[in-house]
Amino acid sequence: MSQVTITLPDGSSRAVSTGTPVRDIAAGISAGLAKAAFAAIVDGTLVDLSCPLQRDGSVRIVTDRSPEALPLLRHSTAHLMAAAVTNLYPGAQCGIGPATDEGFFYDFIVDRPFVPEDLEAIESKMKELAQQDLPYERQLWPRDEAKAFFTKRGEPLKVQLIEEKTEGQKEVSCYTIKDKETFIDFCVGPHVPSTGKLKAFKLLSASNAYWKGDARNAPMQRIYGTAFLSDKDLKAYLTQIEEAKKRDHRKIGREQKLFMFHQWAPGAAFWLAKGTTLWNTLADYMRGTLFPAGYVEVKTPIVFNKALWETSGHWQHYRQNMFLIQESESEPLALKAMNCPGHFLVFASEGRSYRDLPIRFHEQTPLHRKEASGVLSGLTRVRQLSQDDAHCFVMESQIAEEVERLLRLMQRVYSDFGLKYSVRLSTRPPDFLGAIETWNHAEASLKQALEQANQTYTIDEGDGTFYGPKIDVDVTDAIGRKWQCATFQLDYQMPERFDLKYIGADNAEHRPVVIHRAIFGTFERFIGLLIEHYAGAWPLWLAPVQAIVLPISDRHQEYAGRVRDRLAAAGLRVEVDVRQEKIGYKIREAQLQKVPYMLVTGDREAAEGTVSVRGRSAGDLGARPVDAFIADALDEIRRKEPGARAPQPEAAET
RNA sequence: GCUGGCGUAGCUCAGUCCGGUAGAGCAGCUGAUUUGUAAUCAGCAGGUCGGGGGUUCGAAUCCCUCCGCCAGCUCCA
Repeated sequence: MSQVTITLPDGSSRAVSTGTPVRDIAAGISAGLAKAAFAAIVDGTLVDLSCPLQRDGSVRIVTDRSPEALPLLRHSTAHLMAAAVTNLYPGAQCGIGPATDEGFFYDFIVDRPFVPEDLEAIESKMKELAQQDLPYERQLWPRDEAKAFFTKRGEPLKVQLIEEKTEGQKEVSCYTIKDKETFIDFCVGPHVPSTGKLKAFKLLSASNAYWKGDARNAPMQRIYGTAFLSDKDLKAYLTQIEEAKKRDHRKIGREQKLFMFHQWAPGAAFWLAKGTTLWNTLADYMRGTLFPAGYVEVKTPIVFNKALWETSGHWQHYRQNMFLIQESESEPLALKAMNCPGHFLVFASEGRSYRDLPIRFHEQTPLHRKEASGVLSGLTRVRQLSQDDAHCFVMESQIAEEVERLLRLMQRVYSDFGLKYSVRLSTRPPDFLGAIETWNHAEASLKQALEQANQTYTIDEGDGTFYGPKIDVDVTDAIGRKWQCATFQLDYQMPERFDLKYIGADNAEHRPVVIHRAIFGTFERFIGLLIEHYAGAWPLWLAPVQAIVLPISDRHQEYAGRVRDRLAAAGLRVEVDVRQEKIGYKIREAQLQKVPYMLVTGDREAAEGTVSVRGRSAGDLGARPVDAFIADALDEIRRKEPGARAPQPEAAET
């Protein structure tokens, strides 16, 4: 009998007979490993434990501690769910059922949508199947036989998948879970050895989806669920979902009276007084950051003639996303969906010298995008939005340095908010415009800039825009969710379209390169992100109300008013709670509003010229002279605490 | 835009299945209380039941339609 030699991660090797399943390797190492084994990686490929070893190579056993385990487990859980569904709803057709970042889903064609009771029933069935510890058995079927089988079983979608995914193959792999009914699914695998490995899962929601995500195809019902390696992890995830609900910016926005929506202006926020204060704080912060970095602020029109959009190409490519104004006597007009064309006109409005470059136009005016009604969502997806937009006009030789400056700017901004982030470089797509050398140079410049700025990044091959490569930044908030915020895009096309030029040192005309860039992204989305990041407990420098004066009784109103005036004169955002309520009541309200400082003023304070300071999270801090409090507060604002520190979710504050 | 769910007082929600002219808590207002670190007591007021149309003697409730919100799909220069 022939033998193969396999190498283990510790460098040791052993010889086994050809065709030995990897399971036996695990068993040969230790009984514990065999028990903990989920799958194996043979020569870099993830395979089932049942996979027979055919040639010499490396073997690593995947256990619950391996990074590969979780997606594998979730994929297997999706199969388990499909088994439960076909068992409970005969005639249900299966689509696809992959693992996702947060769990898994599986799509089905069924007679009616799933309701919550269905999910409970399916979950119970899954638990039952898991308890029986049924093996996931891999079978290789002749391709034609598999097609015939699924055709006969009334699963045309599976037949279609086999045809598309296994063209030219003689055999296809299928997995079975054998209960009273046998569930068979076409799938490359691999899977956990048996359903007993699936111990911590939960179905979360059902919704509509389309076969292959295309609305022209058959409508399907998708069930989402999640699975983890332990109950503890599952519970932690469910707790996090609860926490996310508590932090929902729509809820906190209403509670703190930051913004509102009205059905007569869908997708456009009304900024209430406190929200406007917050907005202005952010807008001024950004101005204060950009001005020293060499930016100038401009304001360009909101409505433009169609001609502008034809020049920019938006009329051809983006018109369906723009609000058009059609008046009988004029050419069509359109509300701007981006600032760039306006900035190009400003750039072109005077002769530009190489000595002037880089030129950086910053603009915060509102933009309008006609988003489909179904995608609107709170502040995160709106029709009226404002960006911390800017366009940098540079010489090609300046790209790397300019992008490096941008990266450093971004690093500073996010650290001021205590936000972590990750950076992606998106490179040339298949349908690019322009010369390939230009692209190569641009991509090299971006990489150079990333390295110079000490910025780690990943590469999204082929995900750039058709007019240039870009850098996208995903911000991670205090509870680990990602939000796409900053974006830096190189653009060689628009300068052509708008015939932008500058006079170089050689006294000849040259084409500048444009960098489209934003750091917040949009104010709307960024504020939504910040609300959820801080859970409404604003650091002092951002808080719409930084301090509230709480007089103990009516006779302290006058003193409270004087305290308020002094704080306001120092530039602090301060209010007084003048209601005839007990101090405990006023404190409770202020706590719920998450006002950073509560200043209790009674007889003692009025007599001594002090305030008794209560911190939102620190509690009673004792009496302090008014001036001392002001000085401390201004210092805290200047240092942007606590946002400048590692974000500490104040979840304990309810 | 598509699929499903939802829309009742400022907010959170009950009432809708089985049609009989709207209910709670909080917020608000008034009065009493003058309060020392997370809810003082009492009273009052507040609603075109998302809009329009229909069925019916009678519609928050049943039907049609439009709008909005939520989840998901698709989209996101």
